[in-house]
Amino acid sequence: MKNIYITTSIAYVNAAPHIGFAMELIEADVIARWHRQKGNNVFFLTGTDEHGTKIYRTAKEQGISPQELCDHNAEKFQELTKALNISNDDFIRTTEERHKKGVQKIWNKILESGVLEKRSFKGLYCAGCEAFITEKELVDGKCPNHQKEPEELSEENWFFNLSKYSKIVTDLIESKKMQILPDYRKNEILTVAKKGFKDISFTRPKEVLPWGVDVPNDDEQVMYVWCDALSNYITGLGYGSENEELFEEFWENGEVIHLIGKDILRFHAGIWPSMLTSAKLKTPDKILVHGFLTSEGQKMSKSLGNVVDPFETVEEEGVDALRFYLLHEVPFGRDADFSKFRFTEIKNAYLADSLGNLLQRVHTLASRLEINEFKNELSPDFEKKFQETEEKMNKAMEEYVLHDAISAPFEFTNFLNKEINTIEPWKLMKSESEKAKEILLDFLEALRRVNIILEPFLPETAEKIKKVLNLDKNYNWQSGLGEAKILFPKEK
RNA sequence: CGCGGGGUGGAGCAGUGGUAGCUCGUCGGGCUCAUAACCCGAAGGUCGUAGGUUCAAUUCCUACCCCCGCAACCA
Repeated sequence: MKNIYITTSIAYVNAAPHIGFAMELIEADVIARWHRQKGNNVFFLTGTDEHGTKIYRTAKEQGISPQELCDHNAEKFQELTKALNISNDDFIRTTEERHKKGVQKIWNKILESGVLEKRSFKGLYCAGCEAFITEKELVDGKCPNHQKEPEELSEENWFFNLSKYSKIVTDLIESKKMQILPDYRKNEILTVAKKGFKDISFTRPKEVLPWGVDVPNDDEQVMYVWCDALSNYITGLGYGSENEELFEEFWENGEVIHLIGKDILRFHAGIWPSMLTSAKLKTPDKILVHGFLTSEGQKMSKSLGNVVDPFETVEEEGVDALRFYLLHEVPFGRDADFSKFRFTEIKNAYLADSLGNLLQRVHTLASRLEINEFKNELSPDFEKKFQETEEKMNKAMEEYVLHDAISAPFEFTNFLNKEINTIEPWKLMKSESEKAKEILLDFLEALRRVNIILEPFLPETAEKIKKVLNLDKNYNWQSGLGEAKILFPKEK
C-alpha cells in the first residue's frame, strides 16, 4: 500500500468556475479514485486562491469586504466539486487561518536558509494597471491598455534568490526525481531552468497589495502570490499546525502528484521545488500538465459568448456525460475542443449505445429467464478478454493517459455486444433455456466486472448499474435483479 | 536564424524503408433481446509543398509553407 497525495491547482476566486478547472478536478478525481480502488492510501486536495489586488479591487467595486467576496465565490467552487462528484478529502482556502499559519512557517524556514533579501526594485509603474510593466510592453512609450505614460517608481520587496536553484531544479528534472508529464512540457521547463532562473519578487508593500498574508518579520510587507498560493499544497495537509501527521504521511512519505494547467508549469516546476528545497522539505514527485479547452473551435471568451459553464453542462447533460467527454475527448496533456455536436455524438455512441443498451438487453433477457442467483466466474473467453481490458486500463492509468484508460472498458462492452449477437441467446431461450441461462449468467458477471472498473471514471453511473444489477455496496451479487433503468437517454 | 512540438480519409489520433491503421461519424445490408439501439460490409487518404538518397519513401536527408506551445497575470 502506497501513500498517494493528489492535488489540483487552486482556483482564483475572482471569476466563476471555468470548464477548464472542472476538467482538472475530474482528472484528479479519476486518479484518486483509481488509486483508492487499488487499495492505496489516498489524500486528494483542491481549493481556492483568494488573495491579490484583483480580488481586493473587485470587492471594492462591489462595495463589500474582500473576505465577503471570497466567502461568496469560494462557495461556488465547493459546489462545483459536489456537482462533478469529486472525491476530494479536503478543500483549502488561502484566507483560512490554518493556511496563513503554514505559509508563515514556510516563510520563516526559507528566511532561515538565507535566500530572502530585501531589495529596492525600480521599474515603470502604470497607475491604470496598478502594476509594473516592462519597456517591451510599451507602445510609443505608453501603456497599451491605458494610453498613459508610466512613472518610474521604486519599491521595496523581499526577493527570493531563485537564480541559486537553476542547477538544483535541472537536476531534479533530469534525474526524474521530479517527473513532468507529458515529455514536451518537461523539455520546455528544462530549457528555462538550464538558461537560469531570475530572482523573483516575493513580497509587495502593504499599500500596493493590501490583501494577502502578512510577512512575519516585516510589518510593511505582504506576501506575493508565490509563497502564499503554492504553499497550499502543504498547508492543506496541516503543515504549520499543531498536528502535522497528515503532512508527514502524505507529503514527506507519500507520492506527491500535482495536476496543473500548462500556464502555471513554470511556477510549479521552478519556483515551488526551489522554495521547498530552501525550506528543507521534500519536492513533488510528479507534475501532470494538461492543456486548455477551446469552445466550438475558438478560444473561450466572454465577448464571443462561447464560455462553457460547468454547472449548466452538468444540469443539461448529466455529470457522468461531462466527465466522460472531458476524459475521452481530451488527449492527455493536449488542447482539445468542447463541441456540443461532438458531445452528443460521444454520449450516444459510448454511454447510451455501447454500455447502456447492453445493460438493458441483458437485463431484459435475464428477467425473462427468471435468473435470480448469480456467479462470480467468467467463461474462459470472457475472462481472458476482461483481463486484457483491465491490464490495458491499468497500464494507461499508470502513465496517466486517461483517454486511453477510459476507452478500455468500452472495448470490452463492444466485445460483449458482438458476442451476444453471435450467440443469440434470445433464440436459445426458446428451445434450450438452461443453456441460455448459463450464457446470460456470463454476461451478467461481465457487466458486474465492467461496472467495477468504470467506477473511477463514472461514479454516478456505477451506482445506477449497481441498482439495476442489485449489487451491494461492495459490488457483490444479491438475490434477484433490480429494476431496469435507462442509464443515458439517447439524444436526437 | 530564440527554443520546442506538429501537419496522415469529415473529426480526433496511431504507425512503419516495401499491400496505410484505430475510434467516432457517413452509406448499404443483417438481426429483433435492446435506448431507430446491436452485428456485418462498404465508401472515403497522391500520409503539408518541392527536391534528394534508395530497387523502393508516408517513413531517411535538404529547403520551403502553414499551425501550435514556451518566452508574456489568465484553468
